[in-house]
Amino acid sequence: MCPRNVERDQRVRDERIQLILDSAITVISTKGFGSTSISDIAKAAGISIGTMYHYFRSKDEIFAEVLKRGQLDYGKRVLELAEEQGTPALIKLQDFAAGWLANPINWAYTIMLQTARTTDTVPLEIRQAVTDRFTANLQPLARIMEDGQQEGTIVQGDPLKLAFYLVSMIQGLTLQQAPGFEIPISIEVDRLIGLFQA
Amino acid sequence: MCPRNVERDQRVRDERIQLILDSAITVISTKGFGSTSISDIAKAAGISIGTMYHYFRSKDEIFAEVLKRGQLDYGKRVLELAEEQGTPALIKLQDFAAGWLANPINWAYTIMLQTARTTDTVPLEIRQAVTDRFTANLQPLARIMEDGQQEGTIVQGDPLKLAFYLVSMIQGLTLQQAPGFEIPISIEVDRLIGLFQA
Amino acid sequence: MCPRNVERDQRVRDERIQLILDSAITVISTKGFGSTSISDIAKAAGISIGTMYHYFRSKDEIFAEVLKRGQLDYGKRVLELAEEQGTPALIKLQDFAAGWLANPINWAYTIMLQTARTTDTVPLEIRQAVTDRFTANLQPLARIMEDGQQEGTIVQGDPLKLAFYLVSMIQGLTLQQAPGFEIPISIEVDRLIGLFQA
Amino acid sequence: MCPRNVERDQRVRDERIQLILDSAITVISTKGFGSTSISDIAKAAGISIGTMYHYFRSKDEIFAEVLKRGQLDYGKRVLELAEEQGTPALIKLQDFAAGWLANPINWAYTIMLQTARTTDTVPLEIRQAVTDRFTANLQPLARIMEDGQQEGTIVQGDPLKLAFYLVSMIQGLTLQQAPGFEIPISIEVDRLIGLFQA
DNA sequence: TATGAATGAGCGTTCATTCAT
DNA sequence: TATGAATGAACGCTCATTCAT
Repeated sequence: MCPRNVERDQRVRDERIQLILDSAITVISTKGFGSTSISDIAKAAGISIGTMYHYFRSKDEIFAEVLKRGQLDYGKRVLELAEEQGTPALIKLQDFAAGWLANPINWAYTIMLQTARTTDTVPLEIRQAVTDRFTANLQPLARIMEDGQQEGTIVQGDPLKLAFYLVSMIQGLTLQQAPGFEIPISIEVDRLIGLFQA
Repeated sequence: MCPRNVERDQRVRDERIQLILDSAITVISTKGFGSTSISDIAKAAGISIGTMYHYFRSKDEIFAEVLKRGQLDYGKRVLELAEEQGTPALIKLQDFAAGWLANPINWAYTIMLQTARTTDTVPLEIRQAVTDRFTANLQPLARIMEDGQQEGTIVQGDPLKLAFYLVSMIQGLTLQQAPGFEIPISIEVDRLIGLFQA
Repeated sequence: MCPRNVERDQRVRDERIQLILDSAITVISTKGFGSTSISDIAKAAGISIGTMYHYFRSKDEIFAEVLKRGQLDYGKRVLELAEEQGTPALIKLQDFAAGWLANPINWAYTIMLQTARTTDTVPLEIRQAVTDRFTANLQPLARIMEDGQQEGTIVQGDPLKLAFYLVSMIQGLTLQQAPGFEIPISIEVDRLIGLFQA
Repeated sequence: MCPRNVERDQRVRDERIQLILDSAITVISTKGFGSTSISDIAKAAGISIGTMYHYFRSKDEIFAEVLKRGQLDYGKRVLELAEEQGTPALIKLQDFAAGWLANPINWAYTIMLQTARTTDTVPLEIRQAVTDRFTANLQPLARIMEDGQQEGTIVQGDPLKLAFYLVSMIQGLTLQQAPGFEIPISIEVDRLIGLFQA
């Protein structure tokens, strides 16, 4: 009657999904998004192709899920940063930029973010969701900008646009940093954030 | 049967190559980089697949060549801008940014630039060449930054890094603008360049 | 933990098997034979795939069993018809034809009957059994034909062959009627049976 | 300028297509429709899978084309038969039935005809075309029936329906004859056609 | 030089079947 | 007995590349 432990099954299932997504982002950030096949991910996760399809309906769904988790995690982190009390806005921005640029996996997310909408085969609703999350994630940064403007430490102007410019710059720099490129120019985070200083 | 004229042959050859490269960038910026096949380009150019392989050894070579021409053209334009006499540095930067963002083909170049090194199959020497050209193309912008600093209109700091930051931001924004994304935030070029104002 | 009752167990087992077979023919007649998977049937029966394999060794065995039951049921019905007293042979034939053509599930059985031998993977013994049952099921119809000949209402000739021709025609018409085909010619059962009238 | 012989190319192309279609029907009639894969057909035709897709867009297109040719050839033959002068209708019907049943490939066509509409993946327009050709091909037979009725040799009734019944019966018998089934009942064509005799 | 037919490795995906729990 | 996660062979299909003409 009770041959399975439902709770444990669900836990195993969640772990498997996490394992697949982790393997996926690892492979993508190593091999590049376009060259990553389902079988690459399966191999990295140490499971069979069939099992991949047990947990995900399609390649696109895997990629969409990887991207979604990345965006949600990022959103949570940047929200916490914005709500932090007592830290000056400029310091928050520096922490943000330094944190992002320090994580070598972020260039993969950036590529995926851009690819998600470039590829025709990605369903429109997914593109929309990706874009919405991106836009939503700008809000906490805009709030930091606004706080800084009230402190008098951040330049004037629409805070949302400032956040948009900052994120774009950091994404651009992330891509420049991608493995293999080796642009021989180091990034000085404080100098970079200094551009937004009043 | 066919009277040969070496000079004319060479001209025809150059025209063919130019035609192929033009068709390539057109198709890429329409269909997206990853979805563009050799036969797509051949069809757009109105020639056969076999002929493509008379002029280029491989798909990667075509893409590398497209990218190379794009970088060289870009380099020429930005060099002319730097050497222009009598124009204030800030105006030059605004012209540069506005010109780049206005041309919808540039997001394709940006994607290709990043993809060139992401893809394992791209030979190391090509990656190196792409990176070198990218770095070289930063020099004229750095010169404009330096001029502006002497004018007192541009913020202090390593001019090359300032150029690097600016280009990264503009590349980031280019990707945000790519068709389909529709980030509902408009870009104000003067405000953006204002970040670099002293 | 579980008090066992051999008799009850057997009954549960039989019910399960019946449930699976019923679900199978339902799904097959809806989705088509070729597109019906084991998991489709399991879902329709509300049981797991694993349970399916407790009761049947393979997909082919399920299909063979579905077909077998269909043939046995059909055989019983046609035998009862033949043994019916007091009904004229022509009326019996009309009832037979009308009854068959009225049941939309029969085209699925017809397809399965033909597929059973077409598919290489079906074991020879099963093909033989299917054929044997088909031939056996012709006998009652042949008897009706013979009765009719004695009544003087059915055309002369080998009764078995007449039965064979009739069944073939009705199977052919069944397939024409299959959903989606829409052959715009209605079937008049009495006219059809009239062909066998003396 | 003229490196190819366009005319000859077209001829080669037509031959290849014919070769593929011939191989397809051969394989289908041997292995069965459902079990025939693209690679089976390619192997039988002695060409590669890629070449198959050079001539046909998809598996469905190949099957649709095989079926179409079969139907068109059949239509031509039955039309010639109907227009034949001086042959009694009954003889024509006997020739028709005997000719159809003698050709072992016809059971494959019959299966394909039925499968074409059973399978959901077959586009609606193809199903319609198949049905239309089937219905059109009934007309010549209906004409023969009508001629026979005027001769006084064929039973009364709607000639189109008589043709429909005859074709259905013959298709049914064709399936019974399919290799492997071995129904131990021989078919007597004259007896069978006799059912339609006045 | 120009062509496009031919190739085949590799892709994403399905599904009958097995088996530890 | 009951489960469903795991497997992997096989499918339809794509496309960069080759080569005889």
